[in-house]
Amino acid sequence: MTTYTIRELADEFDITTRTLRFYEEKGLLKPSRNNTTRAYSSSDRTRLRLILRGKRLGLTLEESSAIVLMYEPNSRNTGQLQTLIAKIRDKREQLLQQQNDLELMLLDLRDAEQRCLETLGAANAISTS
Amino acid sequence: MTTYTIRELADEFDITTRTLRFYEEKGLLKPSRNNTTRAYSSSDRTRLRLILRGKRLGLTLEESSAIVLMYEPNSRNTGQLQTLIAKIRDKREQLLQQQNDLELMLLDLRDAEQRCLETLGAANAISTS
DNA sequence: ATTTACGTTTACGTTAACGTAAATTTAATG
DNA sequence: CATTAAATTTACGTTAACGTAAACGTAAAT
Repeated sequence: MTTYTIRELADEFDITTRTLRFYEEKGLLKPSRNNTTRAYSSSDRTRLRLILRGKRLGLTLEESSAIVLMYEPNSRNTGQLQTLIAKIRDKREQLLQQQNDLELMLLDLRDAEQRCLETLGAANAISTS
Repeated sequence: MTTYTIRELADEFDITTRTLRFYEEKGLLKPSRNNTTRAYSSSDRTRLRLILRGKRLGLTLEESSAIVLMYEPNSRNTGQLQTLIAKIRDKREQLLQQQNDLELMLLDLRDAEQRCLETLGAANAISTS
């Protein structure tokens, strides 16, 4: 079982060790210990990747945490699974909305760039006339 | 020129009046005044829409503000336009990265739901056997 | 042996994005 | 015109997500 030190993970994902300890404090990571020193498993590493991806999408840590738990439907009863499925679909709705927003913003930026280029072109036409 | 009261906008976009005043304080909106009462133009309304869209994508107000300014390349000199274009392309890169993250997360959620459904199916098979 | 480097805990500080409450003014309505 | 209802300013409060600093243990290198 390969494990990672706090520094290795911090360097790999370009975050601080404080952040890793903070995530642990919040229950998002549960590294084991060699004496007092933290040893992160590759499963911890995966969770961290998911959390950071969530962050890039603007999710709060709580939301990311919830999503990470969705990925692990380990031994739940039927009722819990039903509500879990509902949560998953709910979150997917939000993401689809976000996907839509994203495409709109990309289109807007495309337009904005286009207008800039045209303005530049006009300026050029004048200065070289 | 149709204008909007602070309450109309608050209700339409499901935010508080405090939020609208806050955005103004931050320079994101510049409603005119009837005496002391704010009157939002339709251009203010558009900016608000863009800001809230940015929020849904996880942008900070500063980032949204910057983007809104990108949409209005009014009377800049050539140098400013160049850097503006650079900013636009930069932001688009980030959004494309985000789009990628989003698709990955959607795929993961699809898998998660699938596993839930399978677990449910197995439970059903047992209980009805 | 001691400096250097990295780890730990504890705890207070910081920033963004508003919430909330108080005191006042303005606008609308019976 | 009086009274509600909504608007305004001022100012302190709140939460998330860490930053930063102090005070300490441990282990490797000089």
